[in-house]
Amino acid sequence: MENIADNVRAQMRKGVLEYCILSILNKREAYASSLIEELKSVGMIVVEGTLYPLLIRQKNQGLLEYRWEESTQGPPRKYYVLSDKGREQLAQMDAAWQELVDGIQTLKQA
Amino acid sequence: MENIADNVRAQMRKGVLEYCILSILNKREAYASSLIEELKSVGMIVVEGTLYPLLIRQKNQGLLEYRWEESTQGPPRKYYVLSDKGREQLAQMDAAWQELVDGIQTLKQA
DNA sequence: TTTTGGTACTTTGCGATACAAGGTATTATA
DNA sequence: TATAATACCTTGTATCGCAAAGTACCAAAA
Repeated sequence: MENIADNVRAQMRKGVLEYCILSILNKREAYASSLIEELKSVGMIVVEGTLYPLLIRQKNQGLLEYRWEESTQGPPRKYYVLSDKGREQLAQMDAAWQELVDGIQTLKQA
Repeated sequence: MENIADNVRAQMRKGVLEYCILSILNKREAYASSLIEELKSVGMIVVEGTLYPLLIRQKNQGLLEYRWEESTQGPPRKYYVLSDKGREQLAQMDAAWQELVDGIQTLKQA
């Protein structure tokens, strides 16, 4: 679907955070607070008011699924996992991200 | 100013397009249509309704200046050039962009 | 058993931005 | 004097990031 790929590329600029979420969840399942921690560890500041709606959007798009899990440290946690559709989306975003990085590098040369 | 640097990093996600504009203008002066052409040539789709307000914002922030120049092909063109402040901003954005690229690479490993 | 503190999820309201669509103005050409 | 091409600008809409406030659960201290 060229249309979707084009759209992914067009959305990549504003979608970097979405891309990060999918990338993390591609490695392991995670809940919101742990996602915030991991993002912070690589220098990306994200707050709850940003992340929760984002996760809900991605879940509604069918990119993510979740399950509840008890915690010994407090209330239950909502663990998110990547769906098949999410993995497809991530593959497209990987390509789009690389094109963005390459594109900017090209811009800065010439 | 750590605060500014932090802010630049925080804004980088949404500011990729701004970064591209400054990067192009760091090489040579340009007017809106030529910026759109160059961005398109590296795979970034931008439309007038996005670019014109953006240029006005950057000019109002003191990052850009412009001058009018006659064209043999139509109406006069508004050529934008980077200001000293714009070059400083670009240097910060270069650093922030590199951190973003590195950060995402780190996310995808581990 | 009630209170306190920590953890986690959710919602609301605001400001900013990208974009589609429409508008204005200048110049050259038919 | 139309028409086409080029170029700049504005308006309205949808979306997004974020600050702030709210809800809920759990464990340990009072």
